[in-house]
Order: sequence, then structure tokens, then C-alpha cells
Amino acid sequence: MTLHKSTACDADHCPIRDVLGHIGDRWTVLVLKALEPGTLRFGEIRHVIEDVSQRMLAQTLRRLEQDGLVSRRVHPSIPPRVDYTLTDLGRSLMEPIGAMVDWAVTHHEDVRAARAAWVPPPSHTAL
Amino acid sequence: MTLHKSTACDADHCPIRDVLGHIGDRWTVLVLKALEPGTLRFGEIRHVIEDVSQRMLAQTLRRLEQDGLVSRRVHPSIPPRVDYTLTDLGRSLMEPIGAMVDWAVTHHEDVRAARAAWVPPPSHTAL
DNA sequence: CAGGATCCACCAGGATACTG
DNA sequence: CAGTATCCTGGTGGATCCTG
Repeated sequence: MTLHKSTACDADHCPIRDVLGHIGDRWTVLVLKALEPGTLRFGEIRHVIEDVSQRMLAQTLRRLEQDGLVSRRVHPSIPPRVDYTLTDLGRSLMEPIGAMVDWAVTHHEDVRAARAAWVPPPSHTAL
Repeated sequence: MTLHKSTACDADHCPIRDVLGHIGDRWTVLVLKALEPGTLRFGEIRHVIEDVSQRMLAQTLRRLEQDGLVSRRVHPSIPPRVDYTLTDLGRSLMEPIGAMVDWAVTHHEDVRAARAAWVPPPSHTAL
């Protein structure tokens, strides 16, 4: 069981956890957004994101390709050239992601304000 | 640096990572969705989600409260009664989250199909 | 240039026990 | 009932080195 019953998620094949687990990890969304404007090479993505290690980038791209969200194309040249493009499925995902990002940008200040106003409950908070 | 320049995220205060980091963790979305229909007590949330430990639930609720997404109300009774409700901010977040969940449900099969069709690239993939 | 392989540090998160 | 405190483990992700 991975999600409560009320959300049509009854066992191991839970779409929410499956997808959210991906978009939740450190790099997936950033990579997706990097590719949104158009095709990029491996190195170009690294340049755009800057603080991603090649290990994590390669790993993230692999999974995105595996999930059919990104297509990978190898040009048999020396030095090698590999570029990545969003698939239709990938592009369709950008909408909900965009909504999330928009929310984040719009309400970030509210969240930060709420955090600033935070007072830790004394455990035995009464009334 | 947490996100690439092209997304108006220039240093430590990156809304995307800040918010996505939250929704990405194991329980936040589930708790949020649990509270969507209405106010619930601590134990009720546990009952709904089932496989969350009280530690993780308490922790998740704390952060949600801290971020102003959930309000916590303590009734000074014995046994103690504490209930949680989405704030307006929290409710406003449910839209983008709903969009993500909808996408997940709709395209989950595509993703699973893509995974099934997966062939690992031979490293020295040439053409 | 694109990435695989390896080693390692950190922490999210589970189990358990205790408290108001 | 609604937590907090402590201990412990597995996986995520960073650094580094190596290859086609």
C-alpha cells in the first residue's frame, strides 16, 4: 500500500507515488525545464544546470528516457555528440509541472513569511 | 545555485527547489490529499494513509504547518485532540498538485509501456 | 565529449520506547 | 491520543577516476 484508498491506488502500481517520486527527486524537474525550450546536448544541460554532477545528470536522463519522457540521439562522430529532446509525452508533462512551478514562484513569499513567523509548539501546547 | 538562470532562480532562494523539494518527499502530497476533503485529526490521517509512521506524519505536518499550508488546532481535553486543516494557501496548492496527479493517472500506462520496451544502451552506442 | 564504475558521506525515514 | 527522543539502516547523490 502506497496511497490511501480514497485515491484509487490499491497496491504496488500507484501512479501518484510512481510519478511524484520522479518529479520529486533533485534533478528531474530541472532537466525537464532545461529541455523545454528545445534539444540540448549532454554538456549543454550541465552548463545550464551548473551544479549537477555528470553522474546524476546521466542517471536522470536515463530514467527520463526509460520512462519515454525524453528521447536520446547519438551522432556517431568524434568527439561523440549526444542530444536530448522532450518527447510528446514529456511535453505533456510540462503543463502540470509548469503549474507547480508557477505556484511555487507566486506563493514562495507567503511560504517564506509563514516560516519566518513560525513559533515552535511547546509540545504540551494547551489551547 | 540551485536552478538554471533561465528560470529566475539565481541563488539560494529558489522557489522551485524549495517547493518541489517538499512535494517530492514521501508523505507531503499524501497528507495534503488526505486533508483535501476536510479537517482530520492526527490519528485519522494515520488511519487514512496507513503506512506512515507517526514520526514521519508528525514531521510532515510540522513542516506543512510551518510553511503555512496546514493549520493545527489543539483542543485542551483529555485525551488530547489535535486536528489539522488546509489553509487557503494549502488549498491553492491543491490545484497544481491535482494537475500532477491527473497527469500521473492518465499517462501512467504510457510510462509503464515505455519502461517495458526499454533496452539498455550498450555504452559505446554507435548509431 | 559523453558517461560508466567505484567509493563514500549524508540524511530521509522506519522501529521502538517514553511522556503529557 | 498525540506526540518527542533515540537508534539504526538503505538509498540518494557527490567526488573521483577511467574509457570509447
